[in-house]
Amino acid sequence: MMTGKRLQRDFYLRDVLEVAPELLLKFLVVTDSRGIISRHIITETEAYRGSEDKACHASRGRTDRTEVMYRQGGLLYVYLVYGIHWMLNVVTGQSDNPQAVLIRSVEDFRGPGRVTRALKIDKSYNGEDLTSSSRIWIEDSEVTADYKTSERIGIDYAGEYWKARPWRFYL
DNA sequence: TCAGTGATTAGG
DNA sequence: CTAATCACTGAG
Repeated sequence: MMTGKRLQRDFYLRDVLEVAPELLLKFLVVTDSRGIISRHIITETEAYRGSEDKACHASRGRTDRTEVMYRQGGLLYVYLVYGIHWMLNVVTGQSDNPQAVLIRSVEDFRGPGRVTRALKIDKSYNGEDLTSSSRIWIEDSEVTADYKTSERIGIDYAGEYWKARPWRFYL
């Protein structure tokens, strides 16, 4: 399998609308409890962009849950939705500009809840730093994705304008 | 189509 | 404290 180098801070410090499509075809890398490494090609992402974006959790202000989105890019934002599913997000941009990319699918697992269940990602990953963590990181693939866009999934509550943003990116 | 599930949040 | 919400999934 072709692999690349771990993405560094600069990659994540950019605007979420640049980072989200560029994560496609890159490798989400995790180590299990025995230290075995597995690599998963990212195939679907969504961008959540700042306090203006009514679909972004930060639109309702800074809370304990959203705190990590206000920190620098490269950290993980992990939260539970519908009482069952952990959502894996990559924080992007500079500090105090709350943005994140939801990892919706990888090659072997479609759907954000299935991804975290398969990779055993839970609350303990919230705040993890992708540039220094020994159990999760993202590697470059040196491939540029040919991708499509659509509206984001599951955000009917955000209103017509924000729902219409083509901020879902997929192969 | 629709129930399950529980952390998070706003509000009294 | 209470009650509503929710970036989803699986069963039917």
